[in-house]
Amino acid sequence: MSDVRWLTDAEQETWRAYMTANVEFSAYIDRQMRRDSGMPMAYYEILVRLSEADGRCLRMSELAKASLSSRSRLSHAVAALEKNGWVSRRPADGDRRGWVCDLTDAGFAALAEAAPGHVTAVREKLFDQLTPEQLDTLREIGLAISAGLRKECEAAQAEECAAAEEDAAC
Amino acid sequence: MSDVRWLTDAEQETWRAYMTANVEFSAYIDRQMRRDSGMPMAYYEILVRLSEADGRCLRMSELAKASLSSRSRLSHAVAALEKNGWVSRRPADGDRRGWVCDLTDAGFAALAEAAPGHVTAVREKLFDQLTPEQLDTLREIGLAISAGLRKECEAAQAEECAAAEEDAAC
DNA sequence: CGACTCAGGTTGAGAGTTCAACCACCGGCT
DNA sequence: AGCCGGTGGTTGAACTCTCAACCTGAGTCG
Repeated sequence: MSDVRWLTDAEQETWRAYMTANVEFSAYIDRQMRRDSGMPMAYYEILVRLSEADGRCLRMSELAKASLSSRSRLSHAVAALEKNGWVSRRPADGDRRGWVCDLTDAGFAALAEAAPGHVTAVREKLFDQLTPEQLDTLREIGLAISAGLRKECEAAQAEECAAAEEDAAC
Repeated sequence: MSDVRWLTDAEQETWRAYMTANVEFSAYIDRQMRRDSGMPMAYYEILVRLSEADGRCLRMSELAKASLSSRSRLSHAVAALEKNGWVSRRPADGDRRGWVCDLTDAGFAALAEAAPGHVTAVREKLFDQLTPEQLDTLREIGLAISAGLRKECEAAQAEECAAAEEDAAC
């Protein structure tokens, strides 16, 4: 364990600045959403994803991926949203294991009411604070970080491939 | 509400890249910490802050600010950490309302054990994924976002000042 | 002194998340 | 047909976080 690549002082500073901003910013956004619309950001995200989908409905597993939720989290969340009358579930056709989640009209209305406050918060606290160059770099950074996190899966798959010896799925 | 400054497509893309990276990255880091050290990141952060403080102790309110926690959250968290024997509380001298939180030897040991895995995760998933230029900009971005969020408080204080007419604390 | 306001901190309840089972069904293989 | 590993999804318990209410002590002012 002595071969850990510790952070230099400069790296510490960067890391701290990044982490602090993340925590504070997401706390701010989540708080705004709860206060003004009575739902956590995770729920808003689910409604947004549904609203963008064809027919305003998605399979649970696709919705989970799109809204960055675990299956379990989504399952609980959709149960809560269903209690509000904002979504509804119906069996998927063709696969009797699956379920489709529909955004109801009430759900769409709730989304439409929550959106302005949310967008304004993001606008003021993110876009208004950064230069165009910084925003451009931020996009790249976000993509790079997400890509880096996905490599892990590839690595895991690669191991399986090695074990399976030339599996075509890789 | 029709005067909302909605996001352009390009801004949407930036916002989504940023948010996705944040959510995925912090989920990854938190998961690593829970799995390998049995505590959420918020608790690790508290231990780090204490370990860096003079005498390895801090007033609850200072610890809250340093660890980016609300008072309530910190109170619950310290209760849990105390149950683990990682911190202890004692009355602050000079102010009988206050409490001081000490990092115990066991707490320091737990921190020392958790650190390598955490730093490695941050190194691999953040620093190894970005160029030096991107990292430099990331630092600036983080500082700018945090600064932007603090302005809100200033604005609130300014209002109070206006009401109080030239209060020196402003 | 006595009242009033504010700061430090805790508490309990309710909401949301995580983790580890668990069930049901699909697809392929024998 | 019958088995078997994998996928889709749910569930319950334990844990963490948030919010609002609350308590105590400090500071201020008349």
